[in-house]
Amino acid sequence: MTDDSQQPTPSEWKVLRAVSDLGSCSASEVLEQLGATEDWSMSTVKTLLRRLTDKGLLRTRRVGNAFLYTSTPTAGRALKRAGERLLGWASAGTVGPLLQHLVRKSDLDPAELDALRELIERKSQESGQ
Amino acid sequence: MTDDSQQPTPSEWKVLRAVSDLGSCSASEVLEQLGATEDWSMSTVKTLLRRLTDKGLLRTRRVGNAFLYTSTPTAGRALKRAGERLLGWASAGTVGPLLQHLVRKSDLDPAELDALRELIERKSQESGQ
DNA sequence: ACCGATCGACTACATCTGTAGACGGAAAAG
DNA sequence: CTTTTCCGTCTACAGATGTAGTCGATCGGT
Repeated sequence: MTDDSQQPTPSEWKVLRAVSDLGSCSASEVLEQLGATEDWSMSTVKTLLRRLTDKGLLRTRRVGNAFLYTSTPTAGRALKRAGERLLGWASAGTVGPLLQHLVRKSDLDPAELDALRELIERKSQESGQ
Repeated sequence: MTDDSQQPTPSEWKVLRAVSDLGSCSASEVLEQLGATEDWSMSTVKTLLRRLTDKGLLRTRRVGNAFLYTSTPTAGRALKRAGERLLGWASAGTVGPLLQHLVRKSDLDPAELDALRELIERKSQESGQ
């Protein structure tokens, strides 16, 4: 049973994603980045950043009196585990439709579409003989 | 902004999935079904069933003094929304890998694999011109 | 008609989550 | 060197979640 104690909460995911997108950033940059979608106070963002750091999903580097936040490899793994968990919630027969829905909703570039198609073909091969 | 107020919590998902798998079942059947994975008391299961019913994800039918629970169409939609939410958490460039991971982890039957492949090909077509 | 086995309703409560104010120290500005 | 401005830390607290006990109604058996 994969340790779930460090799974981000929904709010934390938003912050984590912002940090991942920004690369290496300060708390205020995160707030600004999220400003478009969320209406959070600086305090809120800071709390979430701290909780994410406690969970080991973000790493901090001191620069002057401020921090720069970066996402850790653990964060990537957490996303995959969240995905696996989602699959676990799908009842028999709904996994396929769920995946189709996800593919439809996400806009992948041609290369990614190709990679996915190949993966599926490989899978068909295996199961098909 | 899709109304999240009826999104199941992780524990609720497990119960919801059990009900969906069983089709139409009593609380004790759910407990039994989950017994393999979870170690919950009957009370816990009942509480979760009630909360799911309150959220409109389960419907009840009285039979004698007991209830039979069935999942509603809303439950299916909730799964899709949970999936969309997951996509939203993926930072730039990680959506493709995430989807690959999901496809790898789920074991789909040939028909489902085919449906997925076709969908992807169709998508490639669109974006490719 | 009575008794035990069940069942759902109500209640409980510790913990986690969402959201943020207050505060003291350090950096930057003047 | 002082004032202003940021920043991280600590504290707070209402609401959601995980987990379960108790109790009165009911069903099934005798």
